[in-house]
Amino acid sequence: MARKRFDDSNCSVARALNEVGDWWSLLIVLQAMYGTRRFVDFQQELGIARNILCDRLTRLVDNQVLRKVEVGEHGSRQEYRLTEKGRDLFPVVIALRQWGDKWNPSPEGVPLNLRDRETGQAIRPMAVQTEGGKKLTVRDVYMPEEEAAESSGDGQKTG
Amino acid sequence: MARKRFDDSNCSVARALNEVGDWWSLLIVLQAMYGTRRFVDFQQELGIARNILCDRLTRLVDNQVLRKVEVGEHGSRQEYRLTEKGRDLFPVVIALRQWGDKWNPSPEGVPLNLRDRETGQAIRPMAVQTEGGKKLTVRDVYMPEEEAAESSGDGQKTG
DNA sequence: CTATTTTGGTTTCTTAACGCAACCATATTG
DNA sequence: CAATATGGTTGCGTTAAGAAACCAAAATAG
Repeated sequence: MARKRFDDSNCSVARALNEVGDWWSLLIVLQAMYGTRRFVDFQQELGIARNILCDRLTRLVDNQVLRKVEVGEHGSRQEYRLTEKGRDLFPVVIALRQWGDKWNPSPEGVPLNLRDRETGQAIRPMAVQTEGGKKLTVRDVYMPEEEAAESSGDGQKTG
Repeated sequence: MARKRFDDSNCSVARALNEVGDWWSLLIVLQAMYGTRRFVDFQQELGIARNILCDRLTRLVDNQVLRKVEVGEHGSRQEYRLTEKGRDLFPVVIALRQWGDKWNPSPEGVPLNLRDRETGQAIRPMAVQTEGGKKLTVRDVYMPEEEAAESSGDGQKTG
């Protein structure tokens, strides 16, 4: 049956992974953030099979992460652009990038360094913080008990 | 051939996805952050098939996201605990959680609210910021050209 | 000490997803 | 009209996921 789904899970991480948790979706979103918009460009830059790309783009559009825009005179060309929901994955992608750079350094030793277009400043490491700005690790947080109990296990036991 | 790998990609997002980019790994890490340590507990709380769980745990241990700890008298019991590398996925998980809560609200309307154990404060939304603290969107950043060109497309063309 | 349960797996089998390559239709270019 | 670019779809073989059964060692119950 492959691929369990978690649409009804009370865990938002599980629900998020439903939409961008497969091998390709997040890379497509990343590529879109780099500016790629065309089917063929995604295909060539990612080296993804066309049918898979087609499937993922459709799904991302269905999930409103991307939107399909007709361009050109007679609508024969489309572009896939990030929606606000898609652009909102920026912190996820950056967090993942920083984790990758820290723990699996590039074999070429040159991590991609994004910078603020305006000031040229580098990006600060992503951190989990309280409202007050205090940095938190996993061990610093707790979860109300009754919520913890059904965090991500309910989707399975009831289905 | 299924599942392309990106070990040699110069894109750290792609490399990160190699380790935690499948359907289960990040959920396992999440569950570990909730305090789960035992094989059977992971299995029951996630509803994952045992062979898949076994495979993922092994892989996460291989990738040093988890470490396997012998507990009990005669070493018949193991625990899987997060390493520092694993705990360092906290920002990724939180970013994903916040995205899920924002764009795919819980069907039960009760997003899990993590709080600082010490102060009781809620977690601030994750944001990409410059060193100076300025919040950045996708559109605010740029990437040096020569780096962008080979961001995530090289792993395929050469392999 | 034996029977049962817990724990941490492995094996088998079916089904779904992936990847490749070929094919296709429309629109542009020459 | 031929060639090419674009955005797909179709077929087919391979691989990975999922369910359930099986297994062995250790803990627990009686």
